[in-house]
Amino acid sequence: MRLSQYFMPILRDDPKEAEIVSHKLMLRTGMIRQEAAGSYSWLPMGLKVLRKIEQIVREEQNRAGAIEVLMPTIQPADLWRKSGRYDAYGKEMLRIKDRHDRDMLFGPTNEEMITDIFRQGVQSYRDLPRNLYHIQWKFRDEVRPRFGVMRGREFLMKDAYSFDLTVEAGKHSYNKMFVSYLRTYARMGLKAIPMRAETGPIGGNDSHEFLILAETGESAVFFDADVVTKVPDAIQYDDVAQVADFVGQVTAAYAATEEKHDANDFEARVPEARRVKGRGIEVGHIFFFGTKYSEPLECFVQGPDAQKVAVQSGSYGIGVSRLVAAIIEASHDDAGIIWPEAVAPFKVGLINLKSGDAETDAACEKIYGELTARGVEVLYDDKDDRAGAKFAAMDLIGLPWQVILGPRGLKDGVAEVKNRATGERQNVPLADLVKFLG
RNA sequence: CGGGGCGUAGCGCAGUCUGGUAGCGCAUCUGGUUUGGGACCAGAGGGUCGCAAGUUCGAAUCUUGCCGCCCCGACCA
Repeated sequence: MRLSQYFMPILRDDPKEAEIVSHKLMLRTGMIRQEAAGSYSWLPMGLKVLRKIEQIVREEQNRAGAIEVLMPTIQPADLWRKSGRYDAYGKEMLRIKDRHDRDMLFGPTNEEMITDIFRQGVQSYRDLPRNLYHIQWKFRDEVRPRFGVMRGREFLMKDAYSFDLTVEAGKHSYNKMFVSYLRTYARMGLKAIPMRAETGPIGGNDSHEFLILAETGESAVFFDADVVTKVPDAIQYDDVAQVADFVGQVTAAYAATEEKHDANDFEARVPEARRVKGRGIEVGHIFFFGTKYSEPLECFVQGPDAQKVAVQSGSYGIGVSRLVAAIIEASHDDAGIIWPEAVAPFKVGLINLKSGDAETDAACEKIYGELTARGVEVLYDDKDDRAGAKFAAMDLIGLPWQVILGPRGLKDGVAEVKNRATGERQNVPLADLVKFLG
């Protein structure tokens, strides 16, 4: 993409409404624009990141055996009246009437609908287990949205719902999601720590939330520095014992948010040198319900003995749009964002230090063409700005690699390649650039 | 929902107390000099001062009502 033809409205100063660093940087780099409290337009660069995160989530859900569906944002109220939650949900639910004066709502979650879909499609235990998920915009009319997309009212969320015949099978479904979450975050360059969580109003038997460390995190966290978050390559999702064993290893380490924190237990179980206290942002939450929802919602299948059995269910959420902000919170410096390569809007920022100079232009065009042809996403700053302004802007938007090309380097047939994360620079012969960055 | 604050040019702000017809910095445009870490000079464009009603010869400024947004708390993916 040529910057001269892109839409990336950069702001030099922090907008006053932004409090935390991710919100400031998302506004300054032109990733988002606020439309109302807690409601944002995603501009080109923000959308690219959002899509990359979404795709990683999707791939890892699929890998773990979940099946994608897509449910509507607007739901009929009747479904919620049946579950009793239409009245219980309160003002957070945005209620709408259609032209026929029917009660509708903008979905804050999809348990009712997915259960209905599942009931209609599955009658026999032979069709279990199943795990259905979708990635969809949700709306919760929070009293006070804040921190940009970190806590918006409209947000993109992946939610999955598992259905099993037995408790043991349900636990395996839960464990698979547990593992897939660790893989998902790791692919985004994040270290997410699973912590035993309150099941809260949603209830259930077992629950973990996944937090990534960031100074601006909403909850204090306490954990063992040795906690494992890397999934072994060899893990097989179908291997019940192996998956359970791995989850057991991970959850054996002490890790708790302040609500669940027990200082005595922490000190007893973790040697002082490994006790870490910090703050975390919740980027995922998984629940195993057992039959807590399936019984009242009459989600039954016919078992081997021809009797009705309530299914064992679980639900699994990842805040996709929140992750965009969370990654920035976890990965930035004074100059701007530092994108992990897997979610970066572009892999390479190509800086033409002397736009208008025939030789420099030609050299940049050649590199741009070669990298693009190779499938490398390049943002080419071909604008007629001064070098300093280009450097500052490129650091701000935080692409993993910068290729800096001007007459000085061109004389020796080299470009300067800068790694945004480490700040390391090296001169790379023009002929080797594609190999270096490909 | 309780408490506090703010709406003036794309962004950040001054002007409001004490009414006289809108200004600064950045950004943008033009010309020139510059050119490897947010250049300089000269010139220019851009605002129904959140909306509405009222007071007044005259309202960004005073009064009333409404709307929007932000912060703290409670709540939360």
